[in-house]
Amino acid sequence: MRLTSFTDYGLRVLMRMAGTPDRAFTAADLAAEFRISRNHLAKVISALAAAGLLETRRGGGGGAMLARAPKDIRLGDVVAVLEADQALVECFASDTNTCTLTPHCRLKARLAHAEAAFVADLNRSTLADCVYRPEST
Amino acid sequence: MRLTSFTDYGLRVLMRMAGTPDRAFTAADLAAEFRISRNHLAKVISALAAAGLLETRRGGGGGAMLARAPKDIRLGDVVAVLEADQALVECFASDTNTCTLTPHCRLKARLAHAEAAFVADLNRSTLADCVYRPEST
DNA sequence: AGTAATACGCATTGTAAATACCAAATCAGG
DNA sequence: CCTGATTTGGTATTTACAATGCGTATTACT
Repeated sequence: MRLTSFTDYGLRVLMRMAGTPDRAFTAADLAAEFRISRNHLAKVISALAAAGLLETRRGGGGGAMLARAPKDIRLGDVVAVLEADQALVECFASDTNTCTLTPHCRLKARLAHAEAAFVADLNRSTLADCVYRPEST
Repeated sequence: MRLTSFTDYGLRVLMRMAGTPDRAFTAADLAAEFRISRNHLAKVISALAAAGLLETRRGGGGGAMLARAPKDIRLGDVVAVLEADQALVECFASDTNTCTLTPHCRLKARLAHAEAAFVADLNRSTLADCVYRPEST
């Protein structure tokens, strides 16, 4: 069971931003701090902004910051958004599914239920529970 | 959020075997029926046997069959075994982890809890709930 | 013996994530 | 109204690893 690094990075971004609210973070800033690819991180930030979790501002002095208070951002929702295009198993992607059991399969619904349980369990926490406080401040 | 096809195939094998107990299935039989790779499936069967879920017998007339009654095989346990080497996120694989937040991260424990919730939810069902009945018998 | 099957290691392939690159759009500040 | 900094979006490339293939050894039934 795996989440993509895309999702992983998204969570790191949110936790870090919650640690220093009111600061606008550029993609370059965060990429340097996390020591990961700047370009890839830029896309993660785009996705978070598209989901309404971040507000971004372009141009000089621009950057991104949280669009809502950390306590109003539920972790499960974040994961669900960032993993939206990931099929848990092959048959969840109906267009490329080749499983011969599909017509009579009684497992699929149970897997979907478990996936929902995963998200629901995460939703018991909000970003406020996972604030990352930078080293020295 | 994704499970490997390795796990997917493992579940298919178990469901199919539960549909026709007392029959020994060879890897070739199942691969043909599912229209998937015979070699890959053989490894899945090995893993299931190593986990004590299947009994295998070599030689002519050999094959594999369930080691326990379907109602005594919990789905969450199966998934947990087959996904054992899959790290949910990078920091779960401590030897290759490069996340700079790790020392003060308050997210990891929550992710682990959610993963356990996923397995626990699946464990509400057993293989007996997911028997696959072949087309015409 | 001969045959049918698993078991296992290693090589190869294929695919998708991760990353890099580039051009365009946008904005702050002088 | 420039100019430099930044996001945005698209495409291309790289890379990692799951998936597959294959050969050999091993085991066991007939």
